[in-house]
Amino acid sequence: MDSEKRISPAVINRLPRYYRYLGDLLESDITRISSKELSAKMNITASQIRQDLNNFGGFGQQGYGYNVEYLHNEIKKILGLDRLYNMIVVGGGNIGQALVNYTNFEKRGFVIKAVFDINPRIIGMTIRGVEVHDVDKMEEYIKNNSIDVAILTLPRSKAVKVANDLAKWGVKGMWNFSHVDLQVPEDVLVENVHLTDSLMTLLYKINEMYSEESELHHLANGLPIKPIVDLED
Amino acid sequence: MDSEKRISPAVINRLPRYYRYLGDLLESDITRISSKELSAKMNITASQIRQDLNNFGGFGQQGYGYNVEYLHNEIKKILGLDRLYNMIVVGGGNIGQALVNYTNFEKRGFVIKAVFDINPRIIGMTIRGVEVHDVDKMEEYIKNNSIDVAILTLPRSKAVKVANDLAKWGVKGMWNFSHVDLQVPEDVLVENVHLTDSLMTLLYKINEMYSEESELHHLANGLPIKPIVDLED
DNA sequence: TAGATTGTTAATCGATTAACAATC
DNA sequence: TAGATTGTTAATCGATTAACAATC
Repeated sequence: MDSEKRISPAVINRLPRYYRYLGDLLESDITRISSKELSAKMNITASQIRQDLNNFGGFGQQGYGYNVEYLHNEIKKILGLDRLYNMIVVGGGNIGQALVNYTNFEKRGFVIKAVFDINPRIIGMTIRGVEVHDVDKMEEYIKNNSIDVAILTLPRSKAVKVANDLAKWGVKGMWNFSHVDLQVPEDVLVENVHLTDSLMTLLYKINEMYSEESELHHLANGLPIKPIVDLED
Repeated sequence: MDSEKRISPAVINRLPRYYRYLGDLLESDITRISSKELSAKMNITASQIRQDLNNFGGFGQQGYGYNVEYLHNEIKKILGLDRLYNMIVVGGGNIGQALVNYTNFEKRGFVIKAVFDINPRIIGMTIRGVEVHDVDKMEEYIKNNSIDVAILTLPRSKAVKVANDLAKWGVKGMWNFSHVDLQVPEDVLVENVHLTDSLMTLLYKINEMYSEESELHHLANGLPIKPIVDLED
């Protein structure tokens, strides 16, 4: 898995989507599928599907297509979903709590072992059986519990320092919901979920589609009121 | 904004990040910046910055660089952040509630006006002043309140039908947290936040970096226990 | 003016699509 | 065998980087 040719980020980002569609097919008791059929379902070209999959091996068979169960399982292994992952949530606010309460993660093997926060009012509490600890206990906890992933859901002012500490203590990956870019050693992986950025790109596209110049579309119902600018999120 | 040459998705996705960095510079009372300086901060090439910005106009000045406040404001206008947006949350579960409680959206002008759910136990309740309504009331509400964006945070089995209805009723954009691809008319914009997919790509990268073959890295502490496969999220 | 830095064209790189021989 | 469909090479398309004349 290591010495082979590097897989492009575009391909990696599509893998979970393939996995999802194959899981759905499996649910519908469909046993085989061709790249052409799958391409129609997924709205991508058959060529791209074959190219993507062939990065990892020849999973299909000429004249037949792909065996759904087999391919589903292969992608599962490729994504590393055939093992458990220990995770912690750093920052017990809205999003942190929502993620702890999201039971589907556990079913997939993504196990949240603990939450860390600085707020004495929530330290000691339990969220769906997961205890909230003082951040002061984080170094010791990580070293004793082989934590793979830290989920960062804290204010951006604190995220950078915390991420540095976590990297030092051996966390391999950060799932970063804090609205800031982290600076970590290259052997620590970061995946950003910048919700505000995501929403902004949606708004851009809405404005582009429904812009004033275009008489073809419904009238934009924009209000010219200037919102208060936010400085810390 | 409409008849001009189409902006590439890659550029659009970078706009919020430019906006964020310029906001930070403004905070630090930095009045001007060159593409070279900004490139060092953002870890992208100066060439890319100049190319990106020039899609929208010549905001800089030779020999000087860019005026931070001016450029910040121009990007704000490009992204359409100089107006308010009315949004509703469809699905009052963990994530839906967390988003309602996230006060920074409102400060930016992203206003959540109402939550809709089918659960009688939460209908009538109020989350940070935002009322939870019965989904039966959604059509009427949307038609009377010029809703721009629907935030979908419901189980995937229900999301597709709801998205269809919302499109019919005139919602312009969907911010989709449901783990399914929506099929909507082309004048309705969809931005997906597939949290499970995002986490999976992180895990892929962790496995690639810390794979068994590699003796250079820490030992992977994987457990060979097979998690229960989840069918509905 | 001289130095700095943009805006923009050209070159390179990477990702997607097309085509087709191999083969089940 | 004949038809279908893969795996893979080649062609195209798009995005990034480099280079530099224009100009503040």
